Amino acid sequence: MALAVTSWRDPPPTAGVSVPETDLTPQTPTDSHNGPPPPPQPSTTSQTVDKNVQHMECVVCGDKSSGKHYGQFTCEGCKSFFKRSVRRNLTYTCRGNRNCPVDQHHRNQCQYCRLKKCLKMGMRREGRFPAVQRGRLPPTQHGLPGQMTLTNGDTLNGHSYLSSFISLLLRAEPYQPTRYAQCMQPNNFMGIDNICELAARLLFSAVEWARNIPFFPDLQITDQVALLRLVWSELFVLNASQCSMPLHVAPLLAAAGLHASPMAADRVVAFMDHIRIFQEQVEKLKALHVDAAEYSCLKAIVLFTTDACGISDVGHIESLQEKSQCALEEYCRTQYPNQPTRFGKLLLRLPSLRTVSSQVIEQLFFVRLVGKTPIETLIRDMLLSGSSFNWPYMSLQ
Amino acid sequence: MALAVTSWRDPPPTAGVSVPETDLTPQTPTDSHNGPPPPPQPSTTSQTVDKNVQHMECVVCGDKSSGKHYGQFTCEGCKSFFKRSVRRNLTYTCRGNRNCPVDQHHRNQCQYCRLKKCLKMGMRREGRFPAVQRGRLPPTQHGLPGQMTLTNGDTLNGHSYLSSFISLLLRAEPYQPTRYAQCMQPNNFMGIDNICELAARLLFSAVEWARNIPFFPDLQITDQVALLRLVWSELFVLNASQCSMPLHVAPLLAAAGLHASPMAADRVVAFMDHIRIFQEQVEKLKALHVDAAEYSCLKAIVLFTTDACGISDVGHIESLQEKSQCALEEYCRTQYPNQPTRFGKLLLRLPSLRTVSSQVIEQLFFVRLVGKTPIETLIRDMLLSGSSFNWPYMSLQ
DNA sequence: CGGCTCGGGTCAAAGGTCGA
DNA sequence: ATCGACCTTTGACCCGAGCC
Repeated sequence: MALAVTSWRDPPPTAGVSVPETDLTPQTPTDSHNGPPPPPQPSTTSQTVDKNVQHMECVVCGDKSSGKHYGQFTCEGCKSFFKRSVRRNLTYTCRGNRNCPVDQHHRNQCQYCRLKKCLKMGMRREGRFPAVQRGRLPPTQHGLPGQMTLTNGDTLNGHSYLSSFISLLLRAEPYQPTRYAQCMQPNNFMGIDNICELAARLLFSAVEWARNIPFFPDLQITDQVALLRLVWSELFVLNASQCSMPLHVAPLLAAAGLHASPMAADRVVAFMDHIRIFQEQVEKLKALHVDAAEYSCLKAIVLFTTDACGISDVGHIESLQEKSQCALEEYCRTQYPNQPTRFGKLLLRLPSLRTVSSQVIEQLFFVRLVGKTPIETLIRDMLLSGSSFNWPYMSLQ
Repeated sequence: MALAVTSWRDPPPTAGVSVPETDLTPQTPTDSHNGPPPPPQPSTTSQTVDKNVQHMECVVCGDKSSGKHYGQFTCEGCKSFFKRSVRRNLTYTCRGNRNCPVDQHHRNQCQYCRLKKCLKMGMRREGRFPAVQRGRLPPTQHGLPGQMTLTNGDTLNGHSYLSSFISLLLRAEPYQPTRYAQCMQPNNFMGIDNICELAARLLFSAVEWARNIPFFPDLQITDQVALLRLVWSELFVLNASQCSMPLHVAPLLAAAGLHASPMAADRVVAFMDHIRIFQEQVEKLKALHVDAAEYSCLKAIVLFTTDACGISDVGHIESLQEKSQCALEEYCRTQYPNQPTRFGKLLLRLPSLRTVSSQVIEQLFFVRLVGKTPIETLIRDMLLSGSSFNWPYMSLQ
């Protein structure tokens, strides 16, 4: 498996251009193609037959529609495509002029244009039942053309600024780290090599993430290095927790010890103590059920610290941290309304994060991989060389 | 259209574990999930009378309730979910630790925990329309045992409760530490001896404060010692900042060095670095203009940490920290309404606090006073002897 | 007759799965 | 890895029995 940085993100690593949601005015299905009047009402029993037949075509690609999805009549394919895109905040790029044809046979040619058309035709993530739940209304009277009443919640559709900040943070996440943990869930043990490889991935993905979130790449490169040098271990713990990294003492001890001569007893004890601290922090994070958006915000808060020395513009970093914590606060308030202390609890995990010694992490997970090369050097190299970075002394398959 | 009930799948393919119905004692709706205060609770004027106005939120997930279903006020979703689960005798499994959050936005994350909470909150299948069918029911309380616990609206008058907690924290401050700083404000320099004496006072006052705040004295003495041993230096920095302790390099270096032979050059450099970190932290706190109530809350949050090892009741300490951060949040929100990020900013000072090395503080301020006696020993003695504590090797005035 | 409550049913549209 | 045919679950809304 290529840790060698092939494609971590879904779309090609070219500069992603997000599809502009705002300036797309939803069109009614009718004016888009050529369909007859919209009301798909199965209103009265009789002549519904032929009415039903139309509008059973996807407003995006013209394929057979399986019903309404995300606000419009679409086929299963466009429904799933839209779901994936929206759920994972995917961004696509168009290799052409952003006017690729989107129909049943060409819909997979260009994701960018497909998503653009989905939005243009009025597909919306919204909550459930965006419209008035018609289809049930009419039994008594269908006096008015039912299609107009459906746009109730559309006006406030736009995300708030903060949640779009979170989207950008999430989008920068390399691919689901969760995946890795699950594969060894059944058997809770994992080989040393696998553990170290996972660790390498986590470290690398932390740096890659930083390189892809908003604002961080705009910092001076010296500041970027300074920040990551200081906080890499905290990001590592957060990532380890998020992906449920297995943290069993035995293999970890082996990983730390095998490279050298047998460890002294007191050194083993000290290591076990540090491993315990690591485990504790991970457990506490898990107990909070931190979700992906929250992890991203926490990482941003951790990253934009002003504790690093030699930062050129402290005020700017401060404002970035403030923005991050503000986004997290809004997110917690809206997504976990029943947990008013959640935001505070999340922030209060951060002081403890620093109790996990970075030297110990280095010794545990990285000595086997990179020998004496200091992590700081690795991080600098990753930042400077970007995705062309190669691990020294080893190749991960 | 038939529902096409073909194969019913239990959520994950793992072996289903049925939710233990028996050992779940119904809880009252209010103490459902999170600790201290039910947040904005639109609890109307009357408290116990409960009327109909309140309880319009689902006791399971907090969503809008559509009335009573299966014995409790629930939303349509939880009603249907419970109905399906019970009707078909479905069993679920939890992928986590069976403590997943169940609220409006996450109720579909884990069926096991949702059903568990339904049962815990007192939903029962027995339903059967006529059961008692109250609603108009005569004031004579129906003798049905077990399900009558639903009424109470608010357990405690949430509003003044938190602020009175802050009052108690403030009242525990031994004496205004501010006073000491002011007297040397005009001349910004302070003698070494005075600095060390001030430091001793700060340490002593931190312990005294802890001994006088709510809940801390009720902890086991071993826990008290463990907590203070871990956090004394953080409390010290907070106190130092609050009283504007002078932190000029020259006298501090002198204080640290005079006791022994001339320091090596590199040791001096290292010390100056630590002093700089100390100064920076104090400056950042000052820049926030933290007020006395906020300092007290921050200290309580710092004190009630679960990072200390060997704590006998971690959950209790956690709840105390939660209460403290909750109080701080309410205070910030009401006292600084135009600084919505203030609460977060205050909490985010805490991780940095740990960057101030306690060894350095010890060396800087206490070596002259107590020689080799470890601070931890001092703290233990202070806690045990209370106000009759005497400083070794010296007397303060 | 009216109102109400609360079980029960319905089904559009969300979600997930997994071979291609 | 993404796609999409096919499946299950969800929950807003409806009905109606049984009560005031």
